[in-house]
Amino acid sequence: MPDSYHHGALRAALLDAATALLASDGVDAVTMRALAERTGVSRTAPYRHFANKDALLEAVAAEGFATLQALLHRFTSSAPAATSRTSERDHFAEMGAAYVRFADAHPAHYRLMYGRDALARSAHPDLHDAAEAAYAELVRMVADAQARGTVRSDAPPEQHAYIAWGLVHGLASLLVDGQMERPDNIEALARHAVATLLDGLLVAD
Amino acid sequence: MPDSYHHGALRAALLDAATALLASDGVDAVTMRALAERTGVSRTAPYRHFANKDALLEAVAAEGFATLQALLHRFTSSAPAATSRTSERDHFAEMGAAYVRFADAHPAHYRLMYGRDALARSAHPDLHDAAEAAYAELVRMVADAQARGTVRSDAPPEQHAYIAWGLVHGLASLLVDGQMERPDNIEALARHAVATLLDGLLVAD
DNA sequence: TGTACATCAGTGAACGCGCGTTCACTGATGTAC
DNA sequence: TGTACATCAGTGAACGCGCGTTCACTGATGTAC
Repeated sequence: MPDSYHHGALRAALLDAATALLASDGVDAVTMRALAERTGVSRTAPYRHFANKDALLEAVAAEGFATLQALLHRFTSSAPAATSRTSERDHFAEMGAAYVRFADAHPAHYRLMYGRDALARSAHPDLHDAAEAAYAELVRMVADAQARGTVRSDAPPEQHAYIAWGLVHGLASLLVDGQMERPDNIEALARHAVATLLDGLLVAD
Repeated sequence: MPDSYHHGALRAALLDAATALLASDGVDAVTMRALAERTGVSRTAPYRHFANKDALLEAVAAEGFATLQALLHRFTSSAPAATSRTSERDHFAEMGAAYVRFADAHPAHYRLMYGRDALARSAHPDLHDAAEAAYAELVRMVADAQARGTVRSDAPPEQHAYIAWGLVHGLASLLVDGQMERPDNIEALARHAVATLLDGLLVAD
Protein backbone atom coordinates (compact mmCIF):
# COMPACT_ATOMS: atom_id res chain seq x y z
CA MET A 1 0.00 0.00 0.00
CA PRO A 2 2.35 2.74 -1.25
CA ASP A 3 1.21 6.20 -0.31
CA SER A 4 1.81 7.50 -3.77
CA TYR A 5 -0.52 9.34 -6.04
CA HIS A 6 -2.30 6.18 -7.06
CA HIS A 7 -3.92 4.39 -4.22
CA GLY A 8 -3.81 1.04 -5.92
CA ALA A 9 -6.77 -0.63 -4.28
CA LEU A 10 -9.15 2.19 -3.58
CA ARG A 11 -12.28 0.31 -4.45
CA ALA A 12 -11.65 -2.42 -1.92
CA ALA A 13 -10.44 0.12 0.63
CA LEU A 14 -13.68 2.08 0.25
CA LEU A 15 -15.79 -1.00 0.82
CA ASP A 16 -13.74 -1.91 3.87
CA ALA A 17 -14.03 1.60 5.25
CA ALA A 18 -17.77 1.61 4.65
CA THR A 19 -18.20 -1.70 6.45
CA ALA A 20 -16.07 -0.53 9.36
CA LEU A 21 -17.92 2.75 9.62
CA LEU A 22 -21.23 0.93 9.42
CA ALA A 23 -20.18 -1.27 12.31
CA SER A 24 -18.78 1.49 14.47
CA ASP A 25 -21.14 4.40 13.85
CA GLY A 26 -24.11 3.22 11.81
CA VAL A 27 -25.44 4.04 8.36
CA ASP A 28 -25.71 7.74 8.90
CA ALA A 29 -21.98 7.92 9.43
CA VAL A 30 -21.32 6.38 6.05
CA THR A 31 -20.89 9.46 3.88
CA MET A 32 -18.83 9.82 0.76
CA ARG A 33 -16.78 12.46 2.50
CA ALA A 34 -16.03 10.26 5.50
CA LEU A 35 -15.03 7.39 3.26
CA ALA A 36 -12.68 9.61 1.31
CA GLU A 37 -11.10 10.86 4.49
CA ARG A 38 -10.75 7.37 5.95
CA THR A 39 -9.04 6.06 2.86
CA GLY A 40 -6.79 9.10 2.69
CA VAL A 41 -8.02 10.29 -0.64
CA SER A 42 -9.71 13.38 -2.02
CA ARG A 43 -13.48 13.68 -1.84
CA THR A 44 -13.99 13.03 -5.48
CA ALA A 45 -11.71 10.04 -5.87
CA PRO A 46 -14.42 7.54 -4.84
CA TYR A 47 -16.44 8.57 -7.87
CA ARG A 48 -13.79 6.89 -10.01
CA HIS A 49 -15.00 3.57 -8.60
CA PHE A 50 -18.65 4.08 -7.84
CA ALA A 51 -21.12 6.07 -9.88
CA ASN A 52 -22.69 7.43 -6.72
CA LYS A 53 -23.36 6.66 -3.10
CA ASP A 54 -26.16 4.24 -3.88
CA ALA A 55 -23.85 2.13 -5.99
CA LEU A 56 -21.36 1.95 -3.16
CA LEU A 57 -23.99 0.96 -0.61
CA GLU A 58 -25.30 -1.62 -3.00
CA ALA A 59 -21.86 -3.21 -3.14
CA VAL A 60 -21.63 -3.24 0.66
CA ALA A 61 -25.05 -4.83 1.00
CA ALA A 62 -24.21 -7.40 -1.67
CA GLU A 63 -21.14 -8.44 0.30
CA GLY A 64 -23.39 -8.93 3.30
CA PHE A 65 -25.77 -11.15 1.40
CA ALA A 66 -22.89 -13.22 0.06
CA THR A 67 -21.53 -13.74 3.58
CA LEU A 68 -24.94 -14.66 4.92
CA GLN A 69 -25.61 -17.04 2.09
CA ALA A 70 -22.29 -18.82 2.60
CA LEU A 71 -23.12 -19.11 6.27
CA LEU A 72 -26.51 -20.66 5.63
CA HIS A 73 -25.21 -22.85 2.86
CA ARG A 74 -23.21 -24.83 5.37
CA PHE A 75 -26.48 -26.06 6.81
CA THR A 76 -28.09 -26.84 3.50
CA SER A 77 -25.13 -28.90 2.43
CA SER A 78 -24.93 -30.90 5.62
CA ALA A 79 -28.21 -32.65 6.08
CA PRO A 80 -28.48 -34.53 9.35
CA ALA A 81 -27.25 -38.09 9.11
CA ALA A 82 -30.16 -39.51 11.00
CA THR A 83 -33.55 -38.27 9.86
CA SER A 84 -35.13 -38.39 13.27
CA ARG A 85 -37.44 -35.70 14.46
CA THR A 86 -34.89 -34.57 17.02
CA SER A 87 -31.90 -34.29 14.76
CA GLU A 88 -33.92 -32.44 12.15
CA ARG A 89 -35.14 -30.03 14.77
CA ASP A 90 -31.65 -29.41 16.06
CA HIS A 91 -30.34 -28.86 12.58
CA PHE A 92 -32.90 -26.13 11.89
CA ALA A 93 -32.35 -24.66 15.33
CA GLU A 94 -28.63 -24.35 14.66
CA MET A 95 -29.32 -22.66 11.36
CA GLY A 96 -31.60 -20.17 13.06
CA ALA A 97 -29.02 -19.48 15.72
CA ALA A 98 -26.40 -18.87 13.05
CA TYR A 99 -28.71 -16.41 11.33
CA VAL A 100 -29.34 -14.46 14.49
CA ARG A 101 -25.65 -14.57 15.38
CA PHE A 102 -24.84 -12.99 12.02
CA ALA A 103 -27.29 -10.16 12.61
CA ASP A 104 -26.02 -9.67 16.13
CA ALA A 105 -22.42 -9.51 14.99
CA HIS A 106 -23.11 -6.99 12.22
CA PRO A 107 -26.18 -5.03 13.24
CA ALA A 108 -25.82 -2.02 10.98
CA HIS A 109 -24.87 -4.22 8.07
CA TYR A 110 -27.92 -6.35 8.70
CA ARG A 111 -30.11 -3.28 8.77
CA LEU A 112 -28.64 -2.09 5.51
CA MET A 113 -29.54 -5.43 4.00
CA TYR A 114 -33.03 -5.84 5.36
CA GLY A 115 -34.17 -2.66 7.02
CA ARG A 116 -35.62 0.52 5.78
CA ASP A 117 -32.19 1.65 4.63
CA ALA A 118 -32.19 -1.21 2.20
CA LEU A 119 -32.07 0.02 -1.38
CA ALA A 120 -35.20 -0.30 -3.43
CA ARG A 121 -35.09 -3.75 -4.89
CA SER A 122 -36.58 -2.74 -8.19
CA ALA A 123 -33.75 -0.29 -8.81
CA HIS A 124 -31.03 -2.81 -7.96
CA PRO A 125 -31.70 -6.14 -9.64
CA ASP A 126 -28.31 -7.60 -8.71
CA LEU A 127 -28.95 -6.92 -5.08
CA HIS A 128 -32.37 -8.44 -5.39
CA ASP A 129 -30.76 -11.57 -6.75
CA ALA A 130 -28.22 -11.70 -3.94
CA ALA A 131 -30.97 -11.44 -1.34
CA GLU A 132 -32.99 -14.12 -3.09
CA ALA A 133 -30.01 -16.42 -3.20
CA ALA A 134 -29.55 -16.19 0.56
CA TYR A 135 -33.22 -16.84 1.15
CA ALA A 136 -33.17 -19.74 -1.29
CA GLU A 137 -30.83 -21.58 1.07
CA LEU A 138 -33.58 -21.71 3.65
CA VAL A 139 -36.23 -22.77 1.14
CA ARG A 140 -33.95 -25.52 -0.08
CA MET A 141 -33.38 -26.79 3.42
CA VAL A 142 -37.11 -27.00 4.04
CA ALA A 143 -37.66 -28.74 0.71
CA ASP A 144 -34.90 -31.25 1.50
CA ALA A 145 -36.42 -31.98 4.88
CA GLN A 146 -39.78 -32.53 3.26
CA ALA A 147 -38.18 -34.93 0.80
CA ARG A 148 -36.61 -36.75 3.74
CA GLY A 149 -40.08 -36.96 5.22
CA THR A 150 -39.33 -35.17 8.47
CA VAL A 151 -41.11 -31.90 7.82
CA ARG A 152 -44.80 -31.73 7.06
CA SER A 153 -45.62 -31.61 3.39
CA ASP A 154 -49.08 -30.13 3.67
CA ALA A 155 -47.74 -26.76 2.55
CA PRO A 156 -45.17 -25.75 -0.06
CA PRO A 157 -41.64 -25.26 1.29
CA GLU A 158 -41.92 -21.53 0.56
CA GLN A 159 -44.65 -21.14 3.13
CA HIS A 160 -42.81 -22.93 5.91
CA ALA A 161 -39.67 -21.01 4.99
CA TYR A 162 -41.48 -17.72 5.11
CA ILE A 163 -42.72 -18.36 8.61
CA ALA A 164 -39.36 -19.58 9.84
CA TRP A 165 -37.68 -16.58 8.26
CA GLY A 166 -40.21 -14.33 9.92
CA LEU A 167 -39.29 -15.77 13.28
CA VAL A 168 -35.53 -15.44 13.02
CA HIS A 169 -35.76 -12.10 11.26
CA GLY A 170 -38.03 -10.88 14.01
CA LEU A 171 -35.62 -11.92 16.73
CA ALA A 172 -32.73 -10.44 14.78
CA SER A 173 -34.59 -7.18 14.22
CA LEU A 174 -35.62 -6.73 17.82
CA LEU A 175 -32.01 -7.27 18.78
CA VAL A 176 -30.47 -5.13 16.11
CA ASP A 177 -32.84 -2.24 16.59
CA GLY A 178 -32.36 -2.36 20.33
CA GLN A 179 -36.07 -2.78 21.00
CA MET A 180 -35.63 -5.33 23.69
CA GLU A 181 -33.36 -5.54 26.64
CA ARG A 182 -30.74 -7.96 25.47
CA PRO A 183 -31.51 -11.52 26.58
CA ASP A 184 -28.83 -13.39 28.52
CA ASN A 185 -28.12 -15.73 25.70
CA ILE A 186 -29.63 -14.62 22.45
CA GLU A 187 -28.24 -17.57 20.59
CA ALA A 188 -29.81 -20.07 22.95
CA LEU A 189 -33.06 -18.16 22.74
CA ALA A 190 -33.01 -18.32 18.94
CA ARG A 191 -32.31 -22.01 19.08
CA HIS A 192 -35.15 -22.53 21.50
CA ALA A 193 -37.53 -20.37 19.45
CA VAL A 194 -36.86 -22.23 16.22
CA ALA A 195 -37.14 -25.58 17.99
CA THR A 196 -40.51 -24.58 19.38
CA LEU A 197 -41.75 -23.54 15.96
CA LEU A 198 -40.43 -26.78 14.51
CA ASP A 199 -42.51 -28.75 16.98
CA GLY A 200 -45.45 -27.55 14.98
CA LEU A 201 -43.91 -28.33 11.62
CA LEU A 202 -42.36 -31.74 12.05
CA VAL A 203 -44.24 -34.90 11.38
CA ALA A 204 -44.84 -37.05 14.42
CA ASP A 205 -42.15 -39.63 15.12
CA MET B 1 -60.92 26.13 12.16
CA PRO B 2 -60.87 29.89 11.67
CA ASP B 3 -58.07 31.04 9.42
CA SER B 4 -57.17 33.85 11.70
CA TYR B 5 -53.85 34.71 13.21
CA HIS B 6 -54.20 32.11 15.88
CA HIS B 7 -54.54 28.63 14.56
CA GLY B 8 -56.32 27.33 17.61
CA ALA B 9 -55.36 23.70 17.48
CA LEU B 10 -51.94 23.71 15.97
CA ARG B 11 -50.49 21.02 18.17
CA ALA B 12 -53.09 18.47 17.14
CA ALA B 13 -52.92 19.63 13.53
CA LEU B 14 -49.17 19.09 13.51
CA LEU B 15 -49.50 15.57 14.82
CA ASP B 16 -52.17 14.79 12.25
CA ALA B 17 -50.06 16.21 9.46
CA ALA B 18 -47.05 14.22 10.64
CA THR B 19 -49.05 11.01 10.71
CA ALA B 20 -50.49 11.67 7.27
CA LEU B 21 -47.10 12.53 5.82
CA LEU B 22 -45.62 9.45 7.43
CA ALA B 23 -48.27 7.31 5.80
CA SER B 24 -48.06 8.90 2.38
CA ASP B 25 -44.35 9.61 1.95
CA GLY B 26 -42.40 8.01 4.80
CA VAL B 27 -40.28 9.36 7.62
CA ASP B 28 -37.90 11.31 5.47
CA ALA B 29 -40.79 13.43 4.27
CA VAL B 30 -41.65 14.45 7.81
CA THR B 31 -39.73 17.69 8.15
CA MET B 32 -40.56 20.65 10.33
CA ARG B 33 -40.85 22.77 7.22
CA ALA B 34 -43.27 20.39 5.53
CA LEU B 35 -45.42 20.22 8.65
CA ALA B 36 -45.54 24.00 8.86
CA GLU B 37 -46.55 24.26 5.25
CA ARG B 38 -49.20 21.55 5.57
CA THR B 39 -50.77 23.21 8.55
CA GLY B 40 -50.64 26.62 6.88
CA VAL B 41 -48.40 28.19 9.42
CA SER B 42 -44.96 29.78 9.46
CA ARG B 43 -41.90 27.59 9.81
CA THR B 44 -41.26 28.59 13.35
CA ALA B 45 -44.76 28.23 14.71
CA PRO B 46 -44.38 24.51 15.47
CA TYR B 47 -41.66 25.38 17.96
CA ARG B 48 -44.35 26.94 20.14
CA HIS B 49 -45.69 23.41 20.69
CA PHE B 50 -42.68 21.14 20.42
CA ALA B 51 -39.19 21.88 21.69
CA ASN B 52 -37.70 20.31 18.61
CA LYS B 53 -38.29 17.71 15.94
CA ASP B 54 -37.46 14.81 18.24
CA ALA B 55 -40.15 15.85 20.66
CA LEU B 56 -42.69 15.93 17.86
CA LEU B 57 -41.71 12.51 16.56
CA GLU B 58 -41.85 11.18 20.09
CA ALA B 59 -45.45 12.32 20.35
CA VAL B 60 -46.31 10.66 17.05
CA ALA B 61 -44.69 7.40 18.10
CA ALA B 62 -46.44 7.52 21.46
CA GLU B 63 -49.79 7.81 19.71
CA GLY B 64 -48.88 4.72 17.74
CA PHE B 65 -48.07 2.74 20.86
CA ALA B 66 -51.32 3.80 22.47
CA THR B 67 -53.29 2.65 19.44
CA LEU B 68 -51.46 -0.65 19.32
CA GLN B 69 -51.90 -1.25 23.01
CA ALA B 70 -55.63 -0.60 22.81
CA LEU B 71 -55.81 -3.01 19.92
CA LEU B 72 -54.02 -5.76 21.79
CA HIS B 73 -55.87 -5.07 24.98
CA ARG B 74 -59.07 -6.29 23.39
CA PHE B 75 -57.55 -9.77 23.30
CA THR B 76 -56.19 -9.68 26.81
CA SER B 77 -59.54 -8.69 28.19
CA SER B 78 -61.48 -11.33 26.31
CA ALA B 79 -60.10 -14.68 27.32
CA PRO B 80 -61.62 -17.58 25.44
CA ALA B 81 -64.70 -19.00 27.12
CA ALA B 82 -63.64 -22.58 26.63
CA THR B 83 -60.06 -23.31 27.61
CA SER B 84 -59.52 -25.95 24.99
CA ARG B 85 -56.30 -26.19 23.12
CA THR B 86 -58.01 -25.11 19.92
CA SER B 87 -59.76 -22.04 21.24
CA GLU B 88 -56.60 -20.87 22.97
CA ARG B 89 -54.66 -21.31 19.79
CA ASP B 90 -57.22 -19.40 17.77
CA HIS B 91 -57.26 -16.60 20.30
CA PHE B 92 -53.52 -16.09 20.05
CA ALA B 93 -53.66 -16.44 16.29
CA GLU B 94 -56.22 -13.65 16.08
CA MET B 95 -54.09 -11.45 18.27
CA GLY B 96 -51.10 -12.06 16.04
CA ALA B 97 -53.15 -11.29 12.96
CA ALA B 98 -54.32 -8.05 14.53
CA TYR B 99 -50.74 -7.07 15.26
CA VAL B 100 -49.60 -7.70 11.71
CA ARG B 101 -52.67 -5.93 10.36
CA PHE B 102 -51.75 -2.85 12.37
CA ALA B 103 -48.23 -2.82 10.97
CA ASP B 104 -49.54 -3.39 7.48
CA ALA B 105 -52.02 -0.56 7.76
CA HIS B 106 -49.46 1.94 9.08
CA PRO B 107 -46.08 0.82 7.81
CA ALA B 108 -44.13 4.04 8.30
CA HIS B 109 -45.70 4.59 11.68
CA TYR B 110 -44.74 1.06 12.68
CA ARG B 111 -41.18 1.65 11.54
CA LEU B 112 -41.03 4.84 13.55
CA MET B 113 -42.11 2.87 16.59
CA TYR B 114 -39.88 -0.14 16.21
CA GLY B 115 -37.35 0.39 13.48
CA ARG B 116 -34.08 2.14 13.30
CA ASP B 117 -35.85 5.47 13.15
CA ALA B 118 -37.17 4.81 16.61
CA LEU B 119 -35.89 7.33 19.08
CA ALA B 120 -33.31 6.20 21.57
CA ARG B 121 -35.24 4.73 24.45
CA SER B 122 -32.89 6.04 27.08
CA ALA B 123 -33.48 9.61 25.97
CA HIS B 124 -37.27 9.26 25.97
CA PRO B 125 -38.50 7.50 29.09
CA ASP B 126 -42.15 8.20 28.37
CA LEU B 127 -41.89 6.54 25.01
CA HIS B 128 -40.13 3.62 26.59
CA ASP B 129 -43.03 3.24 28.97
CA ALA B 130 -45.56 3.39 26.14
CA ALA B 131 -43.73 0.66 24.27
CA GLU B 132 -43.50 -1.46 27.41
CA ALA B 133 -47.20 -1.06 28.05
CA ALA B 134 -48.06 -2.39 24.62
CA TYR B 135 -45.73 -5.33 25.05
CA ALA B 136 -47.10 -6.01 28.51
CA GLU B 137 -50.46 -6.87 26.94
CA LEU B 138 -48.85 -9.83 25.23
CA VAL B 139 -47.03 -10.95 28.37
CA ARG B 140 -50.24 -10.73 30.32
CA MET B 141 -52.07 -12.85 27.78
CA VAL B 142 -49.42 -15.55 28.00
CA ALA B 143 -49.48 -15.44 31.79
CA ASP B 144 -53.28 -15.74 31.81
CA ALA B 145 -53.15 -18.72 29.48
CA GLN B 146 -50.57 -20.36 31.74
CA ALA B 147 -52.86 -19.76 34.70
CA ARG B 148 -55.68 -21.34 32.74
CA GLY B 149 -53.40 -24.29 32.15
CA THR B 150 -53.47 -24.20 28.38
CA VAL B 151 -49.97 -22.91 27.72
CA ARG B 152 -46.87 -24.68 28.94
CA SER B 153 -45.53 -23.36 32.21
CA ASP B 154 -42.00 -24.66 31.87
CA ALA B 155 -40.78 -21.18 31.03
CA PRO B 156 -41.71 -17.73 32.36
CA PRO B 157 -44.38 -15.90 30.35
CA GLU B 158 -41.76 -13.37 29.28
CA GLN B 159 -39.86 -15.96 27.35
CA HIS B 160 -42.86 -17.28 25.47
CA ALA B 161 -43.95 -13.73 24.82
CA TYR B 162 -40.57 -12.78 23.49
CA ILE B 163 -40.61 -15.59 20.98
CA ALA B 164 -44.17 -14.89 19.89
CA TRP B 165 -43.38 -11.23 19.56
CA GLY B 166 -40.33 -12.12 17.52
CA LEU B 167 -42.51 -14.03 15.12
CA VAL B 168 -45.17 -11.40 14.52
CA HIS B 169 -42.65 -8.58 14.52
CA GLY B 170 -40.63 -10.50 11.96
CA LEU B 171 -43.60 -10.96 9.67
CA ALA B 172 -44.58 -7.35 10.16
CA SER B 173 -41.06 -6.13 9.45
CA LEU B 174 -40.63 -8.17 6.31
CA LEU B 175 -43.91 -6.76 5.09
CA VAL B 176 -43.32 -3.20 6.13
CA ASP B 177 -39.81 -3.02 4.77
CA GLY B 178 -40.90 -4.57 1.50
CA GLN B 179 -38.43 -7.42 1.80
CA MET B 180 -40.82 -10.03 0.59
CA GLU B 181 -43.19 -10.17 -2.29
CA ARG B 182 -46.47 -9.56 -0.60
CA PRO B 183 -48.27 -12.81 0.25
CA ASP B 184 -51.79 -13.28 -1.01
CA ASN B 185 -53.29 -13.04 2.40
CA ILE B 186 -50.87 -11.71 4.95
CA GLU B 187 -53.41 -11.88 7.71
CA ALA B 188 -54.14 -15.54 7.11
CA LEU B 189 -50.43 -16.20 6.96
CA ALA B 190 -49.90 -14.51 10.30
CA ARG B 191 -52.73 -16.50 11.80
CA HIS B 192 -51.27 -19.70 10.45
CA ALA B 193 -47.76 -18.80 11.63
CA VAL B 194 -48.85 -18.07 15.17
CA ALA B 195 -50.99 -21.20 15.26
CA THR B 196 -48.00 -23.28 14.19
CA LEU B 197 -45.82 -21.77 16.87
CA LEU B 198 -48.54 -22.34 19.41
CA ASP B 199 -48.57 -26.05 18.55
CA GLY B 200 -45.20 -26.14 20.24
CA LEU B 201 -46.29 -24.10 23.24
CA LEU B 202 -49.66 -25.55 24.19
CA VAL B 203 -50.02 -28.39 26.59
CA ALA B 204 -51.39 -31.57 25.06
CA ASP B 205 -55.14 -31.92 25.19
C1' DT C 1 -67.96 47.66 31.97
C1' DG C 2 -63.62 49.62 30.50
C1' DT C 3 -58.89 49.71 30.36
C1' DA C 4 -53.72 48.49 31.21
C1' DC C 5 -50.76 45.12 30.62
C1' DA C 6 -48.67 40.48 30.93
C1' DT C 7 -48.68 36.51 28.32
C1' DC C 8 -49.15 33.59 24.64
C1' DA C 9 -49.11 32.14 19.60
C1' DG C 10 -47.89 33.51 15.79
C1' DT C 11 -44.38 35.91 11.75
C1' DG C 12 -40.45 36.32 8.43
C1' DA C 13 -35.80 36.66 7.53
C1' DA C 14 -31.75 34.42 8.05
C1' DC C 15 -27.85 31.38 9.74
C1' DG C 16 -25.04 27.52 9.60
C1' DC C 17 -24.43 22.83 8.71
C1' DG C 18 -23.28 18.55 6.26
C1' DC C 19 -24.18 16.50 2.44
C1' DG C 20 -23.79 14.49 -2.63
C1' DT C 21 -21.96 15.81 -6.55
C1' DT C 22 -19.76 18.60 -10.67
C1' DC C 23 -16.10 20.85 -12.84
C1' DA C 24 -11.74 21.65 -15.00
C1' DC C 25 -7.53 20.04 -13.89
C1' DT C 26 -3.02 17.13 -13.28
C1' DG C 27 0.00 13.36 -12.24
C1' DA C 28 0.98 8.36 -13.12
C1' DT C 29 0.69 4.35 -15.95
C1' DG C 30 0.80 1.33 -19.80
C1' DT C 31 1.17 0.32 -24.55
C1' DA C 32 2.24 0.74 -29.79
C1' DC C 33 5.85 1.46 -32.69
C1' DT D 1 15.22 0.18 -25.53
C1' DG D 2 13.27 4.70 -26.01
C1' DT D 3 9.67 7.65 -26.84
C1' DA D 4 4.76 9.58 -27.99
C1' DC D 5 0.53 9.53 -26.44
C1' DA D 6 -3.98 7.70 -24.91
C1' DT D 7 -5.96 6.42 -20.80
C1' DC D 8 -6.76 6.03 -16.18
C1' DA D 9 -6.84 7.54 -11.15
C1' DG D 10 -6.27 10.98 -8.71
C1' DT D 11 -6.85 16.56 -6.99
C1' DG D 12 -9.07 20.78 -5.03
C1' DA D 13 -12.30 24.26 -5.23
C1' DA D 14 -16.89 25.02 -5.35
C1' DC D 15 -22.06 24.66 -6.05
C1' DG D 16 -26.54 23.97 -4.58
C1' DC D 17 -29.70 21.77 -1.71
C1' DG D 18 -32.75 20.90 2.23
C1' DC D 19 -32.63 20.85 6.66
C1' DG D 20 -33.27 22.22 11.90
C1' DT D 21 -33.17 26.03 14.35
C1' DT D 22 -32.48 31.07 16.20
C1' DC D 23 -33.56 35.78 16.35
C1' DA D 24 -36.06 39.97 17.08
C1' DC D 25 -40.51 40.98 16.14
C1' DT D 26 -45.89 41.59 16.22
C1' DG D 27 -50.67 40.52 16.61
C1' DA D 28 -54.26 38.35 19.61
C1' DT D 29 -55.94 36.95 24.02
C1' DG D 30 -57.12 36.93 28.75
C1' DT D 31 -57.10 38.75 33.28
C1' DA D 32 -56.68 42.15 37.42
C1' DC D 33 -58.51 46.18 38.98
